[in-house]
Amino acid sequence: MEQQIRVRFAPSPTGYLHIGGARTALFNWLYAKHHGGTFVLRVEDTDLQRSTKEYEKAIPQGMKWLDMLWDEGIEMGGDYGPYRQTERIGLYRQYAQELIDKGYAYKCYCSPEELEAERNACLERGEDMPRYSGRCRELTLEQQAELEAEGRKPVIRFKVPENKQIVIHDSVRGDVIFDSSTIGGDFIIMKSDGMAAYNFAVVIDDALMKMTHVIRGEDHISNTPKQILIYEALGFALPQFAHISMILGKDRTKLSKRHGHTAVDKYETEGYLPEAIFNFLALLGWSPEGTEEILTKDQLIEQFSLERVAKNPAVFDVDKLKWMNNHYLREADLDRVTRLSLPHLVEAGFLDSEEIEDKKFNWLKGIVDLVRERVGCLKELPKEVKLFFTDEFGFETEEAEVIMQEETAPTVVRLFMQKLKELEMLEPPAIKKIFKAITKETGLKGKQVFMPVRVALTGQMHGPDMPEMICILGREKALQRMDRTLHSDKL
RNA sequence: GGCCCUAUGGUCAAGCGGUUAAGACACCGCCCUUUCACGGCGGUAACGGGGGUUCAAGUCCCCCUAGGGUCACCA
Repeated sequence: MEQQIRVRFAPSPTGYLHIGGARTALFNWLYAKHHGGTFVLRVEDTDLQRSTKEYEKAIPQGMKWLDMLWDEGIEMGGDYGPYRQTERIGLYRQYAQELIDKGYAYKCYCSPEELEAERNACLERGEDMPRYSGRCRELTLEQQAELEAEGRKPVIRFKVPENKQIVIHDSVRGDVIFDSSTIGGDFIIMKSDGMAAYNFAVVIDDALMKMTHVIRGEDHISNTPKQILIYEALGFALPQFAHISMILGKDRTKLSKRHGHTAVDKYETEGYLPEAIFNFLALLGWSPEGTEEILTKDQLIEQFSLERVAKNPAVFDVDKLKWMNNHYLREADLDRVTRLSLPHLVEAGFLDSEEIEDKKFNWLKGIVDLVRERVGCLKELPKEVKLFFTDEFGFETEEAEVIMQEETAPTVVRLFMQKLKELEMLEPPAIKKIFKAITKETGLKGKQVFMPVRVALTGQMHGPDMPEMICILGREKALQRMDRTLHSDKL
């Protein structure tokens, strides 16, 4: 019987769900699902200053949007709770005391100012890495009492052994070796506010929550030796580590706000489908065995493995995301896409409100269906559908103007208008027939027929399928628009 | 700067000693639809440099270079 896999995503609620965080969560999620394991969501809110309830809500929200649900954790409960670090403080204190009792840790009374001065001194001496001197290591009980009488609040530091090799057996990187003397000296495990420090809390939680694998960003790899030291001191079994590389921006630095949108909810508001983000993120740093890149959730679960996770960082390519989103946009249920389009149409001023009656909604559906294959995200919709909402237009480009200046252009447009007027039923096939007839009658080439009509209708040289477009526009409007172009003072 | 990681086209990437070095996005061309788009077909484009090891190196080793990460009472 295979060991029950347990993995977790452990964000700190100091910001919205980030693309990088979402990818880390996704890899954990896929790994758990692939092995029939458990995916835990834990909140690391030990930074009392920066953690907020708002963010703590935003992160699960983002995960739900991506349809990446957790089996255990906040909002969900489970056998290893609580799942919020601020609620686990008793545990941390207990284990910190155990470390002190066993001689692995000690109280340190240095003030932030003193430490700052010490760091600066290190730097001035030309040392490459500032490290804590360990001056409080040998304090006697009396000295500690004295310091405390001064009103000093201690932190608890872990004693880092000298010249000890610490090796991380990493699933994606292989063995990574650190020397204990390069990790910065005795580090803090309990802060003076009584809260556990990150490197301590993760270990206690991961161990107590029985995590079998810790899959997280590469930015945590330099913390890992510290954590391993704690695992060993407490006699906890090590989880299997897997450090996945960073997601980079166009300039090849770690993805951040500077690179545009990094919060997952931004992608939601810009009109990306969660299944597109899901699929795209899965392919960032992992690749399937086959060549197919459009993969369903089930396919991803089935195919995912840590062995195929890439070691090198990946640049986030919005163009490819748009291509993929476009694919899902076309595939998605039309009612859903139309509903998601509403806010963008309101934003553009084409709609007063998202509350619209069925008749208008159905009309909108036709429009959305006509243009959804042309956009990478719904935010791009307004410029594609503008012609259905306003009759104000001019020649979009000089090229378009030139089309109308063509000798045969006005003739073609007039001919088209006339035939459109005579039409009994306004429907796409009938309009198609008109184009055919004009081509035949005039002997002109397709382009010389279609283009003038398109430009006369929209001022543009590109746009959605014309027969469909004209039907949605309606006969009167179409005629009016063409007539206006014909009388443009630019001609 | 110290420590750690990484290095195949512009981007994502396959490759795990012997290949004409996949595929995708983007770009370009052709075809299709008598327009635009979709779609189909094709094209441009890569193993950072230098040493080894080997009959054979994109694949293994070393050095250099470049990029990234990290050095807090933040996580």
